[in-house]
Amino acid sequence: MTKAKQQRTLETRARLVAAAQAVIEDVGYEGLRVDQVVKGAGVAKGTFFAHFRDKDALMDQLIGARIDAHLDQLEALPEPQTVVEIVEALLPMMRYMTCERYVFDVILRYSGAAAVAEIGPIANTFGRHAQVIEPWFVHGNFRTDIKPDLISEGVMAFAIQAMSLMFCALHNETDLRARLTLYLDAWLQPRTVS
Amino acid sequence: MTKAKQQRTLETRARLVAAAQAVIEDVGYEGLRVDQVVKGAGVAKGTFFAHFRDKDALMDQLIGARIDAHLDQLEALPEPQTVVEIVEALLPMMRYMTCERYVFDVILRYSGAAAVAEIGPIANTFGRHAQVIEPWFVHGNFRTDIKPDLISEGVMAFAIQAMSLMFCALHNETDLRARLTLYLDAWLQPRTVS
DNA sequence: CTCTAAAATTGACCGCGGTCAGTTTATGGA
DNA sequence: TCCATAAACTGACCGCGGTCAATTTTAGAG
Repeated sequence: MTKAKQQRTLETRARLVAAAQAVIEDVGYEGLRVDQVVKGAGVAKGTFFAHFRDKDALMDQLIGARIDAHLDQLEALPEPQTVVEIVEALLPMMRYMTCERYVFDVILRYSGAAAVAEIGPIANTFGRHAQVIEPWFVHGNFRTDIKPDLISEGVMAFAIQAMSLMFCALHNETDLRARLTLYLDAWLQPRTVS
Repeated sequence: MTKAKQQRTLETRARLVAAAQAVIEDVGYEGLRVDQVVKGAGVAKGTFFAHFRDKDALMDQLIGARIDAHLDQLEALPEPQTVVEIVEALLPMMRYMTCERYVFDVILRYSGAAAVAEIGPIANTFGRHAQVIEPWFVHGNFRTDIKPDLISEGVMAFAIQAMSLMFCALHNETDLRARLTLYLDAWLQPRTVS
C-alpha cells in the first residue's frame, strides 16, 4: 500500500481522469477512445497505460466512483421498512448501472475480482453494497428464517437479474421497478416453514 | 426466415465451425483468433465475417450449442425432488459455463438479446432453461406461494450469482455446489406466509 | 550547484477484429 | 451451350487497444 508518488504523477492522473470524464460527457462510456483521452489530457498514449493497466481499469475507476456516490446516498437514507421502500431506494443506482449496455457489462465483469490483490473499485462497491443493505434486514419486517447477509446476497442477485432483463427484448414489457418488486416480494416476505 | 443458401455456403460455414472447434480444442475459447480459424478453414478473412456478424456471434453459436446439449441432459433426467437433487442436476451445465472466465462473460453478455430479431443461440438457451426447470416446481415439494415461472427465474438468478462468485477472490472459499445449495434452500423451501 | 539513479513520459510499432471495393463462382432462363 | 445476374469469396486496408526501448524529468545525496 505504499504510494510515495511524485506530484507530477498525481497531476497527470487527474488530467487523464478529467479528460476521460469530458469525453464521456459527450460521447458516452461506450464511445470513449483512449486516443481522445490522451489528446484531451495533453500526454502521450503510453502515459495512459502507465497510469491504468488498460482501458477497462479506467472504466472500473470512473464507474466505481459513481456507484460509491449512490451508496453514500443509500447510507444517508432512513432504513426502508417495506419492499416498496427498498425498491425505491435501490432504483436510482440501478438506473445508473443500466444507463448503457456497455456500463452494465463492465460492472458485471468487474464485480468479482480474480485475485485478492486485484480488487478494484467496482468489486469493492459490491462488498460495500452488501454491507450497506444488510442492516435493513436485521430489524425490518422481513423474513427472519435466514441470516441478514444471505438476504442481502439474494437481494443483489435479484437486482442483477432485473437489470439484465432490461436489455432483453423477450422481457422488456415489465419495467425495472415492477420486476424488482415482484422478486423481492417473493424473497423477503416474512414466512414460517410449514 | 427464408434460407435458400447454396451448397457451397453450407460447406464453408461448416468448415469455419469445425476449424473454430479445433482451435478452441488446443488454445481454449479465449485464445481463439479469427486468423487461425480462417487459416484452418482455408478461406479468406472476409469470408468469416460474411458468415458471422463478428467473432462473438461465432462464440454465441458454439457456446449456445454446448448449453443446449446440457439442457437435453436435464430434460432426460427424472424430475428432482429435493434441493440437493436440483443442485446436482444443474451442476454439470454450470461447470461448463464457468470453464473459462471469458466464456461466462460471453454468456452474460448474450443472455439477453437487445432486439427480438437478434435473439441468438445463448439467449434462446436461457428461455429454454426456464421452460425446462419450470415443471420441477409444479409438482415438487417446494414452495407453492408463488408461481412456478417465478420460482424458475429465481433459480436462474441464484445460479448466475453462484457462478459469478466463483471468479471472485473475496468469496471462493465456498465452492459452487455449497453456495447454490445455500441459496436454493432459502429460495425453495416450502413456507407459509406468517 | 552537480551528478546519478529512479520515476515518469514518449511515440513508433504491433496484434487483432472488422470493412469493402473488386473478383470469382454458381444459377437459371433463352 | 451461352449469357446475365446474384451470391460467395478475396485480401489489402483501417481503427483502436496495448507495448516497450529510448528519452526526459525529478529527487536528493555529496
